[in-house]
Amino acid sequence: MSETAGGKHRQRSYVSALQVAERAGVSRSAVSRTFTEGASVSAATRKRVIEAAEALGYHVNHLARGLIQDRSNIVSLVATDLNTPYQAGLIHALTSRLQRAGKVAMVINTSGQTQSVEKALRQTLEYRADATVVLSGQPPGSLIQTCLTNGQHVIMLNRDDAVPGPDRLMVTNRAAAREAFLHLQAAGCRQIALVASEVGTASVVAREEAFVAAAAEAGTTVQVAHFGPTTYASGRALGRQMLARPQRPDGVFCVTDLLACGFMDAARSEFGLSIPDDLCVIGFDDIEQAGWSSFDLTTFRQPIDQIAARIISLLDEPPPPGTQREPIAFPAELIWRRSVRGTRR
Amino acid sequence: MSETAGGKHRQRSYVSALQVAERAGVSRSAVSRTFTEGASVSAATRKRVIEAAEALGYHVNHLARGLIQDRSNIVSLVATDLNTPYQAGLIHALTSRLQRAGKVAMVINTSGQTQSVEKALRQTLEYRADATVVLSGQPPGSLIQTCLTNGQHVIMLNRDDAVPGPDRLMVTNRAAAREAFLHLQAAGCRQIALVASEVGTASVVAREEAFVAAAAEAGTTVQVAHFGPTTYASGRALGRQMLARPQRPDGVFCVTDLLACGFMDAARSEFGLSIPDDLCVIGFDDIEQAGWSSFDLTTFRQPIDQIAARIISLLDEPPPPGTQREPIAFPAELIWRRSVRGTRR
DNA sequence: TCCAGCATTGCACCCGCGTGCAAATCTGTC
DNA sequence: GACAGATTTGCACGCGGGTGCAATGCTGGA
Repeated sequence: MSETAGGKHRQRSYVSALQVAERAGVSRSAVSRTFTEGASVSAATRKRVIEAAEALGYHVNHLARGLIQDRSNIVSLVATDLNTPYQAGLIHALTSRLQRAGKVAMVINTSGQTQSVEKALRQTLEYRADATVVLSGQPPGSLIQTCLTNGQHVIMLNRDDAVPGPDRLMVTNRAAAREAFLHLQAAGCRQIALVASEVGTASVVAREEAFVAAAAEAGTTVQVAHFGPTTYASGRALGRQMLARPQRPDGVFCVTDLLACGFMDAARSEFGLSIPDDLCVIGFDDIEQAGWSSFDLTTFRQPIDQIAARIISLLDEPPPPGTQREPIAFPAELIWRRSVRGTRR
Repeated sequence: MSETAGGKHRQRSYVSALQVAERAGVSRSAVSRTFTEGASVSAATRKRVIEAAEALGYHVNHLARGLIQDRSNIVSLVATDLNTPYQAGLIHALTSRLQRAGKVAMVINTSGQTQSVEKALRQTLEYRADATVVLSGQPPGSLIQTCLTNGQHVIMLNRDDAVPGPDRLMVTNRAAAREAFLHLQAAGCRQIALVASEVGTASVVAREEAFVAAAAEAGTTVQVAHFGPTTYASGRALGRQMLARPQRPDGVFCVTDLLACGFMDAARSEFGLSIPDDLCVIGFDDIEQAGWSSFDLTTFRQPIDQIAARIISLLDEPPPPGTQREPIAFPAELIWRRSVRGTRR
């Protein structure tokens, strides 16, 4: 049992299938088959193998397994600003569902400088991830293309890059934005405004466009303001700036809850306004804080759990080689709270 | 160049080093050496290899590389409640630093049922992660032990399990908790209380113990309340319950900012109390929301960036085989805002 | 008892790549 | 031009494990 292979002290820490085979008195193939689903092993040898494996603390080496089979069971999650409530919620939902499905999540944070992003994205390829899920950020289209040509399953959430190939999921941004306008109007707001960041994410742009279009259809115009990244601080800065205008907004649609929270805080702490009496606010995402009583924000919910579930199920439906699948749409439900006057319709 | 291997359509999607070698007119070893740091290749062949590699879209297969070398460059991050601001902040800081260091993060979410957690933890071993970083959650000690005996570098944050071996980092919970008590006392609070969840995390327990001890040393006692998980909702429920007591607390230390936010919201929206006039609140963690003007919460900051940086640097300092290293302590700095009467000392 | 039919098993090869070793090439000096 | 030494290169092996193929063992029916 203890064979000192040579002079070099053999520090190899992990147990290999060969060692298990020797201990169980079977061939290495038998060990391999024991841990391969659907392989042919008798109950007797399987039992002996498993006992030996447990005694030795054996764990199949997925690196080696992934080398042979064409699947590594690694799914890479690409996102920016993981510390944001919305992104964090997505990562949470996805990681927990992924591991329930026996897969493993590799998280790529694209918040850093572009160079590091490319490097990270490349890791996805280097580790032969089965799929890449893009949740946010602006990974260069060329890299996405590389993922595709290497046979990866690419899934994109709420972004409509022109590259054909990826599966796409999106929430009904446009319909929601129209609805937001109508509600603000119905609440009697006279100076309606749109609050957005300077980041041109697909979904944010869609919300803005649809909101402005809805106003135009209603024969009105709305104030539009952009500032900085999509954060609480930006919302706050926008509030400070916009609420000081002569034509002070009394109804705003913030393209993100985080912006809305900042805007509300500016309204209350810097202008002493009361919500919804002096100012109605509608957000988007329904992050946890929107439900906190300090905000009680009426907002559109992104059905994170459903989205995550669908992404997981997509992983089992490899995309047909040549064709492009239609985007999958999820309705963004309006969660009616107290930041808008009046009651639900 | 185009040799159809046989009848089977060769759908293999990734480019291998062999293909690059053929195209560059060199041996496969040359390709390997080109992408291996410190290997001996002439500038000329390196150039030809790199050109061929780019033309073909070659990416080194890290699964295969990890098979040979004893490092996979994978670091697994184990955490619960990733959607929590504090955890999300940690994951954010760690993933971005990891990829800057050329490593890759595998995220294991231990929020699900124990069974799935064990499965996930096992993945860490199956993918031969170089290190496992435990940020939260209660992974079974036996699995941690398995990680250790297989030569993994285990790093634990803010938890003092009895298992020897892992590197440990922690913030100065006890000193902070004492400080919290003294500040509440200095602010003139007469009915001081401790608000905690029912989850017995090491750091939460330490904060509670030290707070109670500080009160005892001062010849007083404090009310102590526990409820549910460590969430906003629990804080809110505790607020609703405790503030209705005949001896209503006028100064509370919440072991977590999330609890504090919930408690504050209960105080204001359900009891009409004003903070800090009627009630002083101190939290812990300094999550982003603590700085929002709706809360303006005086709290202890966990130096997330420093912690993350230290964890990354630890990865390059493999632990000495037999010995146990001393825990690394980080001071939790008090961030003075407006939820406590008076000014900084 | 004999033999067809099926479940198991072991052998050998391969996945993609790093690396020791020896052969081949290059460099510089006399 | 010759030759010792330094690079560079290719060959071959092995990392750990899946799997086709043929050999083996087992079952059951005639």
